[in-house]
Amino acid sequence: MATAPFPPVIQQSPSQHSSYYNTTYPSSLLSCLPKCTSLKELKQIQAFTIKTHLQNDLQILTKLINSCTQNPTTASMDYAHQLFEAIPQPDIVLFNSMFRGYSRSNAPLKAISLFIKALNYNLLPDDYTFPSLLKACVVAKAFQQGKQLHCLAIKLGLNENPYVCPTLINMYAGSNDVDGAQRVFDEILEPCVVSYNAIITGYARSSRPNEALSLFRQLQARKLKPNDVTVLSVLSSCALLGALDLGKWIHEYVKKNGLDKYVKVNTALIDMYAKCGSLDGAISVFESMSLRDTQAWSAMIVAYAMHGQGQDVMSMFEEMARANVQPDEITFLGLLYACSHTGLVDEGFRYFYSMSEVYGIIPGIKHYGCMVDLLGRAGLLHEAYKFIDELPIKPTPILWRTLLSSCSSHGNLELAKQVMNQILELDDSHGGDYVILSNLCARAGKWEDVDTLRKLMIHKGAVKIPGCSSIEVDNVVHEFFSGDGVHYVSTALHRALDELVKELKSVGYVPDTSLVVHPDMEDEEKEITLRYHSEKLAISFGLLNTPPGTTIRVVKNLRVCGDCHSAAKLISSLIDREIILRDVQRFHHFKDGKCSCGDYW
DNA sequence: CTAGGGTTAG
Repeated sequence: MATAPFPPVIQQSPSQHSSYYNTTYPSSLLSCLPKCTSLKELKQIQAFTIKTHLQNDLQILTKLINSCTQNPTTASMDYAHQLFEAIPQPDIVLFNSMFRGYSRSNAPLKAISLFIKALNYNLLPDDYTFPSLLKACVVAKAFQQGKQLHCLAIKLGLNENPYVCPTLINMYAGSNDVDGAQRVFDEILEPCVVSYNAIITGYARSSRPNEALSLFRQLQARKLKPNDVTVLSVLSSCALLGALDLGKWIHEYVKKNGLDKYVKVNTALIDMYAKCGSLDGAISVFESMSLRDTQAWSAMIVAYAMHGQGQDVMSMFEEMARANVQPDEITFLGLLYACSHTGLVDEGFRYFYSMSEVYGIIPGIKHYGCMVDLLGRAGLLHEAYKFIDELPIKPTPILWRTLLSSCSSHGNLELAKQVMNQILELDDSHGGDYVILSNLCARAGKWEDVDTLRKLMIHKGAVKIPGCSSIEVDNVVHEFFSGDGVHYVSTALHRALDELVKELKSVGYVPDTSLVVHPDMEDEEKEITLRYHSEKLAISFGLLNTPPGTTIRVVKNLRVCGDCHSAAKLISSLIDREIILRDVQRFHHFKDGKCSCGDYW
């Protein structure tokens, strides 16, 4: 009887097994506790301990608290706190359990303040203490405390502990200090997969995919086995870089090692294929999945949206509803994004309103951003201005920036100036804004304004992000910057590019020098500036280094420039190569002299 | 009582 498992409380009503409580020994109570999940059950058990005078049994109380902190809610943590407070001299194990609960229930500050109490009790933190607390520091953005914990871990000789070390790395990475994370990582003699995962994830999330991938190669060289988490971060790095070949290799690895049973891995694969320009790859992963959660559907919806397939986005959304999967805020971002990129204003507003009214999802700043883009793209510039002006939350400079680029594409200089004033009040350090407005002024021939803006930009110390395009050849990602002369093949590459431009001109290409805003530059100089744009460098690098007939895939960090866009169209027909260019906001598939965006972007 | 995670407007 004493060893009999406690009955499964969940299925029975309390009255049925209250007699059982009375005949049970504490040991079976102990073994049943971890299986009890609901607060109601736990309270029943506590009531039982009072009846049997076991309410002060430390072992039982510890188990009770552990049950509360396993999958904690605010209520179960309050209850755990009550139990905890009644214990006269809690040990570090009990504190650890509380830390776990608080950090898992999104109450990081409570974890941190409880830790101070533990220190006041003269308790020494152990290897179980640090992971929960470091996580709490990340959530609470308490980086000072995080660093103090790091020092403490060093003092206690726990900084290289296999459980502590990854969380230390993660704490720095989560504080936007990947270099700090790298320093922790460098100090480990024999990093395990988990430590590699932490640092790779840190780089991937800080948009430093190259470093992430080189650590991934290091991991492989050390004969460590990548797991599902490794694969997630590596795939997101591939997606950032547009490294399709590596992504495909990872996909093979995933299949070979049975990692495709993880829904998250498949979702990351969908995203990777979509962002590397292979919508077909994304679709085939999606269709291979036996189980699809909200995130998987969202990733597929966003994939269609990115590739400008608005109709597929809508039908996917309907199919998702038929499959009884609830949409989330990201699903709606995909929907709104698709509407704005396909010019479906009414449809967009319908989804926007249904979000909160039907699905109870409160629109966030990114949803508002889509709506501004939706109106702006459609040329409803004043409506967009009014929309931002009447928002229930304070607009970010990004929202105004969205409208600024709509003003630019619709050539509305007057409104652009007003929008620029709004931006400058919030953030005057963004070089791109000055460039957009100054280009608009230049097109209107207002050279004094161009000059004033340039001076203002220099005065504010605003810098424009340099254009950068990358292309993957033989598993190596090559990056090119506008006017790049430092790449190791630059001379051969420049000669090839000069040759290419000559050929293009023979079939009617006229460099659009009006895009180079510089009153003092000669036309010839402008043409050279235009010729060495990063996207042209990357495309001609691809032409030189990949077999004839294969698709060229280029990724650019900014919007594609108009001249490069028309050049790419001509190249696709002249050399009979498909070019897929991913710019900062969408895909351009160049084929037979045409682009999938229909020249509207 | 231990860690690491994918999808997010412009």
